[in-house]
Amino acid sequence: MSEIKITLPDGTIKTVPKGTDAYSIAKSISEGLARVIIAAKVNGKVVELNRPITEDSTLSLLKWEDKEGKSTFWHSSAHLFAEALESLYPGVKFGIGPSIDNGFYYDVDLDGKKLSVEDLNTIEKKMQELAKKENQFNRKEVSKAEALEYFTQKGDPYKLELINELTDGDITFYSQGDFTDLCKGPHIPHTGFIKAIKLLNIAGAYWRGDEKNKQLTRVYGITFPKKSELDEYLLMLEEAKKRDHRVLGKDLEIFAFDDDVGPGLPLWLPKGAAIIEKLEEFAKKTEKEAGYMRVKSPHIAKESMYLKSGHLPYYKDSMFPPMELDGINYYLKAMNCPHHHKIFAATPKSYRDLPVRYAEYGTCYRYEQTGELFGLMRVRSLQMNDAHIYCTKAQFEQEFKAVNDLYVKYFKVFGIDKYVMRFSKHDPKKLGQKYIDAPEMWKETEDMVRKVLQSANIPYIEVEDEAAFYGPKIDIQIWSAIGREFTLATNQVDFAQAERFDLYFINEKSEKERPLILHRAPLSTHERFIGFLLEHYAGKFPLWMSPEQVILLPISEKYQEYSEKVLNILKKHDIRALIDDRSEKTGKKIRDAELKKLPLMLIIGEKEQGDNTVTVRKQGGEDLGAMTVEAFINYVNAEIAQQLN
RNA sequence: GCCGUUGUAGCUCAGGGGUAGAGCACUUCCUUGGUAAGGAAGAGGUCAAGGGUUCAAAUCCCUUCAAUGGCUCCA
Repeated sequence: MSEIKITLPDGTIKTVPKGTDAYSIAKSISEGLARVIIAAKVNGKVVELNRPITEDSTLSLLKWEDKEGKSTFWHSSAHLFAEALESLYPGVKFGIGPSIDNGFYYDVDLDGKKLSVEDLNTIEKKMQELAKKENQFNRKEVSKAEALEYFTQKGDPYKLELINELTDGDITFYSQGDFTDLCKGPHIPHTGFIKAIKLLNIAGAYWRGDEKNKQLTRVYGITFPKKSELDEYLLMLEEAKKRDHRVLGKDLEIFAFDDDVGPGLPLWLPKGAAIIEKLEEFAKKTEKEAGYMRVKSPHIAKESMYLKSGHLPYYKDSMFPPMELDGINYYLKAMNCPHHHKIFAATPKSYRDLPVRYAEYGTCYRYEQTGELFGLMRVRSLQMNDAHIYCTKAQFEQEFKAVNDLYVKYFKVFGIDKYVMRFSKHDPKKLGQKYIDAPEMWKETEDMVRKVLQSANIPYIEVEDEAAFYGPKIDIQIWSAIGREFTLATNQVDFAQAERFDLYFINEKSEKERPLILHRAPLSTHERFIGFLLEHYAGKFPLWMSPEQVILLPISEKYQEYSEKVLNILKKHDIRALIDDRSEKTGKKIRDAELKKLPLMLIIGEKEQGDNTVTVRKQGGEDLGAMTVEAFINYVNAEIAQQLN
C-alpha cells in the first residue's frame, strides 16, 4: 500500500498509509486529543474525521474551541434539530439550516402549524434524547437523479429547488439516525458531542430571503459540548441586555418615545440633550480646525430639487409623503446634500476657493418601515454629523485622506476599536441601473479610495455592489450590545451630483470645471451615535460629555449650606453638578449616584466643612481623598482636557 | 411591509370572568448617619385603544395602535 505525507501545523511530518483518516492520525498522537476533536482541516478544507486522506496533505485537527470547529458543531446541531422536528412533526419541509456566528437556525415549512414556546421545549427535549443516541453522521455521495428522486418521494419542494441548482457529481447527503438531509457537510462524528441545547427564538423568514416567496418558520438555537458553557452564554445574553441602549436610555433618562409623537421619533430628555450639546461642541470645534464652514438649511424643499438630485425616483418610498402647498409638492428632507449643493451654487467659485467644506448638523426625516425601527439606532427623525466637501480631482486624495484621519481621531477619543471599515464598490453589470453610468469615473475613484486606505494602513474589507448610486463609499460597521450590525459612519465619493446640479468652479484656464464631492458623517447621527455610545460606555459617559458630572453628598443636613456654597462655585466654573439633599445615609446616596452612573461624588461632612475641602470618590469606588475646591476644579479640567486630547 | 411574541403603577414584573397586587422609585414623618440599600406611613392604575360575547370583561373573541425577536429594506 502506498504511503502519503501528512504535515501538521507545527511542521511535523507524519508518514501514513494512503486512505488513513484524520481520527486515526489524532489517535496516534494521543487518545486525549482524539476524544476532543470534532473535525479536521485537510489542505485548508474542513472535512469530517473519518474521511480517508488520499494524498500528501496538511492537516489540522479542529476542536470545539476553533472557529471552524464551532461552525461544524452548530451545523450538525441544525441537523439534530431537523431530526427532532421531523420525528415530532412528520411531513415537515425543510429550507436551509446553516450555522451562524452564535449557533444555528433552520428554516422550516410546517404547513400552517405555528410553533409556540412550549413547542420549543418539546423539541429541545427530543433533541436531547436523540443526541444521547450518539448517532453517527454518515456521508453519502449521490447522483443528481438519486437526490431528486429522494426528495420527490419525501415531497420537499425546497430541497428539490436547491438540488436543481447543483451540478451532478457534486451532491452529498448526510444521515444521522432516521434523518437524511441534502448537505455538503462536514459534520461532527456523532450527535453525542452535543450536550447542551437551547432553542432561542422563532421568527418568520422568506424562502431564499426574497419577500415575494413564501415565509417559512425560522428557529434559532445554540448548542454546546458542556452545560456550563450554555449557562455562561445565557448569562452573557442577560448582561448584554442590560447594556442595551434602549434599557440604559430609559434608566438614565436620556431619551423616550411616546405614542402621541410617533414611532421612530425620539424625544431627547434634558440629559440626552446635554450629551448632544457637548458632542456638537466637540464636533464643531474639530471641524472648524479642519477647515469646515458651518451652513444651515431648511427642513423641507420642493419636489423639483429631489428630482434634480436623482434621489426621488430611487428613494421616494423612504421619504415622508409630500405636503402640497399652492399646487407644489414639498418634501421633508431625507438628506442634506441637495441643500448644500445649492449653497455651493449660491456664490461663484474659483479653483482658489477649493476645497470648500460645508458642515451642518442637519435634521432629516426618513420613512423607515415600521419593522425596521430599533431604539435610537434606526429612527425616522435624525440629526446628521453631515458635511460635504467640494474639491478638484487633484485635491481628492488629500481630502479623502483627511476625512479618514478625522475618523481615526474621533474613534480614538471615544475609544472605539471594534469596527470594520467596509469599502463598498459598484457592480459594473448594474451601470445605468443601480449606478450612474460612468465606468471610468468609477474605476478612477475606487482606485483612489483604495490607495488612501492602503497608504493609511487602515484595515478594511472590499465589498461588491454596495456603493451609493453616485459613487463608492466607506462605511464603518459596528455592532450593538445584542449583536446587531449597523453602519455607524460613512464616507462617500460623489461624482454624479455636481453634474446634476450644474455645480462648477472656474479653473486656472478660466474654464468651468466640475468639482468632486465627498459626503461624510464620521459621528453618524446624534441618534445612532449616542445609542452606540450608551452601549459602548455601558451608560458611563466620560466626564467631558456626562450630562451630570459631579454629585455632592452632604453627610447630614448640617453640611447642606457648605455644600451649596461648593455647588455654586462649581457651577460658576461650568461644571455640571448637583446635590443629593435627601435625608438618607451616605451609603445610600453613593449607591444611588453609582446607579445613575455619576462620574464624580463629593463627600462633604464635618472635616470638609472645617478645612474648606471636598472628598472625592470616583464612580466605581476609587477614593481620591480630600482636596480643596480649587484643586478639584483643576482636577476636573485636567481630566476633561486629557479625554479630549 | 411580512411572520411570531408582548402590552397591568414612573420602572421590573405577578395575577386573572365577580371591589387591582408586590418590590424598587416617589411624597411626608422619624432618623443626622463617613464610601453601594436606616425605619414608618402615604400617594399612585379607564389593566394600550375601540368593538363584541356575557348578568358581569383587566381576564374570552375581533380590530387598531405600539413595543419586541427575526425576515425584507437601510441614500
